[in-house]
Amino acid sequence: MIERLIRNLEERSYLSDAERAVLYALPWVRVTFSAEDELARFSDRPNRSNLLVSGLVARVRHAPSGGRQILALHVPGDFVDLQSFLLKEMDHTLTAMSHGELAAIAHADLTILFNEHPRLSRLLWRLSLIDASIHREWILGLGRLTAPERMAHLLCELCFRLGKVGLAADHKFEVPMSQVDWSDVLGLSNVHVNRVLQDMRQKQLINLRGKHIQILNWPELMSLAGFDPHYLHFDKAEIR
Amino acid sequence: MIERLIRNLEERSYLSDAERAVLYALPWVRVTFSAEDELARFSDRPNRSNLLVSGLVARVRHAPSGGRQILALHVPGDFVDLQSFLLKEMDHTLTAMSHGELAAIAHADLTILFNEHPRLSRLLWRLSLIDASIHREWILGLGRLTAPERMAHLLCELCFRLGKVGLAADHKFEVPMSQVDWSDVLGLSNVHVNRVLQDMRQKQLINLRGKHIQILNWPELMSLAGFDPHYLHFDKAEIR
DNA sequence: CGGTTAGTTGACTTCATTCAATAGAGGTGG
DNA sequence: CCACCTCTATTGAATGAAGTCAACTAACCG
Repeated sequence: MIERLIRNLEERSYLSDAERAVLYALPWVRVTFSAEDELARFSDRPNRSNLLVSGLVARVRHAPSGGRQILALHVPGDFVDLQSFLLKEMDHTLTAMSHGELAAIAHADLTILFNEHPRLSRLLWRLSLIDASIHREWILGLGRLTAPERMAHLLCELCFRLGKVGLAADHKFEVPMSQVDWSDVLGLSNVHVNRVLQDMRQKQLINLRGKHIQILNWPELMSLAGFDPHYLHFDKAEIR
Repeated sequence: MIERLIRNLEERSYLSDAERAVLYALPWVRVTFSAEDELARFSDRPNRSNLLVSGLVARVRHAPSGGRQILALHVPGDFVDLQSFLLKEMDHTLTAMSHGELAAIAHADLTILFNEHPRLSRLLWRLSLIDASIHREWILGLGRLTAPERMAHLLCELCFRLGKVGLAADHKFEVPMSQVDWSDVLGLSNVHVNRVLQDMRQKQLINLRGKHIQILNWPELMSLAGFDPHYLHFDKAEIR
């Protein structure tokens, strides 16, 4: 189950045999969850962090007026709430969008790990910085892209991220989200998402029915989104 | 000049005398900058990171259609581009909104520091996680708040953050931004920002002329924004 | 096969943008 | 000190993107 994390780290940097062994040897605890489970709630103080092994997980907040906003989406291989190790108190809620599995590790064990293997701490720190980079990309999208551009951008991002963990092939993948969920990611109304999707279908850009997504015209979708995968930092970095 | 960082860290956790001494002893290099200087550009690969000592710095991106979006604002005490230590390649541009000073530290020195003082690496990691938490709050705002709510929220945030580093008193502070800049933070047009500001002035919520900002009705502004400072993580955390 | 959830459609509204013109504020050189 | 320039702020009118409301249809599920 830890292979997912190993792969994620090795997509973006290098691991020594020793480091790989150390990660395997950690006392991970396997946890399964169902769709709509809240894995951690606003103001909780978790004592362990979770690696997502399978399934889709979202970070969620609600505006005072009631609107729901998805702040981030996590795919398998992501260290979903590594942040609770250092931030202590949850500033949002972690909600499962599907059933799936986590590998949990106690914060106390992480402290030991990081003291003994500072380079590993840097590799995981780096993952959390990539999360922040994705946040910034979403800020740009919400602030300055139109609805169709935003939708296209999100689809490109998911195709890249899922592809990197072996969950997308031929621009085809599964995302267990309803149109209401999409609207909560994109900061739009569900009605408008419906219209945008219909337009994209009609233009033969995508084929989206239910959870199944097929991108039909990848170059056109990328160009509509103005997508540049740079911010996902899939380049292999020399981390010392 | 490093006092600002020390204070920032001690607002949010604890430092031992030894740790404080180690931070002071680092080979910081003082750098001054002017308004509109680009401190680091998209795709640069800086070899040092910068602590902001004075002035205001923004992270900026442009949409393909040309729109400018400010992704983050940094106040004195913030470790502005600690992220370049681990992400290597810039995924946005760092622009100075005013003249000011940086204290720069080479990435090589940070590696040594973090190997020798794992706890300090965690405290700085934590600062970068707080940056990410602010990103998430902005995502919520851009996605689900109206223009007046967003403006109110940003003013509350700046008042809190500047207050914590001694740059705001009596809900009065300075932010060297034009209305165009405000619009680029809030994902709005400059014209609309102007109208929102006039409305807030007329309602006696704020007094904003040029760089000088005075919040006249703090409770009302907080309530308009639905502001909860939780996400700024000013609580003192036990970090081991 | 009824009941529930998710997706679709149309009419209307609204918040915010765009465009364009005007007014003001600050800085600079003659 | 004033004329001039530029940048910033302000205003109005017209437009447009997206939201809201409400009804309806399709898909799913026990």
